[in-house]
Amino acid sequence: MTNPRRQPLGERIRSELEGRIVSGDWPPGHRVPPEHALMEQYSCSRMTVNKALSGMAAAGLIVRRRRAGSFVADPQGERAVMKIQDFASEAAQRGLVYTYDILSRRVETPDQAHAAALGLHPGSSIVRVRSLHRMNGVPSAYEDRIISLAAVPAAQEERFHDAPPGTWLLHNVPWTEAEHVIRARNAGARLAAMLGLKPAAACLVLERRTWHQGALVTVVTITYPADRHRFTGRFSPTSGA
Amino acid sequence: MTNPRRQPLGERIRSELEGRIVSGDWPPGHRVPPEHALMEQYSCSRMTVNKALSGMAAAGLIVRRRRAGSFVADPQGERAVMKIQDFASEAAQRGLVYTYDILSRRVETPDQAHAAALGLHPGSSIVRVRSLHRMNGVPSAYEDRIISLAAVPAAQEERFHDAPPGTWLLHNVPWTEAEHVIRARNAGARLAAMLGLKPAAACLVLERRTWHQGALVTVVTITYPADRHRFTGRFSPTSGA
DNA sequence: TATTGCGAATTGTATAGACTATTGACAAGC
DNA sequence: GCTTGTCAATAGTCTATACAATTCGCAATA
Repeated sequence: MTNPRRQPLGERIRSELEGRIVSGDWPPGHRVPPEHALMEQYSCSRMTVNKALSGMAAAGLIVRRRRAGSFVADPQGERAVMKIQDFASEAAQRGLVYTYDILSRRVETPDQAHAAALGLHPGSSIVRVRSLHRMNGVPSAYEDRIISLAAVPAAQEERFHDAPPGTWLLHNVPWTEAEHVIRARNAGARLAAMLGLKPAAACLVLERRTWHQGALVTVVTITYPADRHRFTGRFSPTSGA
Repeated sequence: MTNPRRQPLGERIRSELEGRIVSGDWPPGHRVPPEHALMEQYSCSRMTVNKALSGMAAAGLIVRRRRAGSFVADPQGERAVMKIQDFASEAAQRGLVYTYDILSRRVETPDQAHAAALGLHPGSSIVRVRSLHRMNGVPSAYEDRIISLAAVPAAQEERFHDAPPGTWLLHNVPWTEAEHVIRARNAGARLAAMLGLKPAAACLVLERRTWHQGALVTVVTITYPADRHRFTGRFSPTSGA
């Protein structure tokens, strides 16, 4: 089989498997077909399949166990700075009661300048949602998010009564790339009041943009009181991080 | 050659090469022997060498170029949050003039409580260095660092006249693991004065601990004015980050 | 019932070889 | 000096096969 292989077969296998994982088609714990099955499916040698799967294991996407098979890995990890965060699961880990309020929700069409800044097509619509997250009733973060309706049509009708926007997106929309910026700022009067802070208290701000195959999905700014949040990470020179 | 291989040969190759890189024996840009040379050196097949080198390339430790060879990668990268940062190289990238002042330097022996908190053996000594970093003359960060003399004996005599502590460590001491915490705080009066800020201005704080094979090397707290610094990162679910 | 032992499924590692793709270096020619 | 073409070094990918290591699940046994 001498394919006109513009993309190497191994990479194709890997990207197809990764697609099922990042799309949620194969949830954490789902079993990946064993090597010999993929061998037949792609009519290639075992080494080729093995290299693809080994790479995914090294990247932490799957876990492989002899005799048992390969399984989609749990996405949770210690490198919290780099992970998409979810308030509900974070609260569960820390034994807190999580609640949230949707402060506002509007469908808007940004003007040209804003659309360009966001990387949206001119005239495309977004949903803008502002919300307040609480742990044990105490305000712990203010979130200002826009969601591209072009990328996420379902957001048109969603009112976020059952899950906050971040969680809803995480469970309903796949993403392939993200970028974040962490910075600090002083709280303004309104923000301070909302979060129960003294005016000018320091806040940690996380801005994150998420794409799915090149198309912007969401842009979010989350503001945390400095005394109630921190980002931690652990890494080594060989981990690729 | 049926070795009594408790460690697979491929892993041995990789860890030996990584050792030379993280130890600084092979600096960035240094050429790694070509595959056929490693093949002979370890008397193994090319696939084995190739898998080791490919893995290192995927992890970003080396860069491979056809016909040219494999080279130790520059440690700098876009995923700035996760990288060990170096003021001098950051300034060079941004076209700024970097200077620094050593504010104080002392050899101390932390009391038991502090030593335990740092993960040091009781009674072991450290060097504590406070410094101020400037870009184009403007204070851009305050650094408070301790260096374990057990892990870095050379720090006993070093006065950091030629390079600031972070840069000096980066070039003289290998590390294998690091942990960081990013948080925000309001500047106190003294810090505000030092950085040329209004009192209570928000600051971004990076705390980083670095180890070499389990032994603590250094602990550093760097405080940045909120208006002069941010951490950025870009990642995807498949990158292992 | 509980334990032990064994076979088979699955991944881990390695060999030896083949062909392809890229590109640095040098030589030939303008 | 400058450009162009060729060669060869080097990495990229893949095949086909082999044996090792781990461990799940079942059967035999106490």
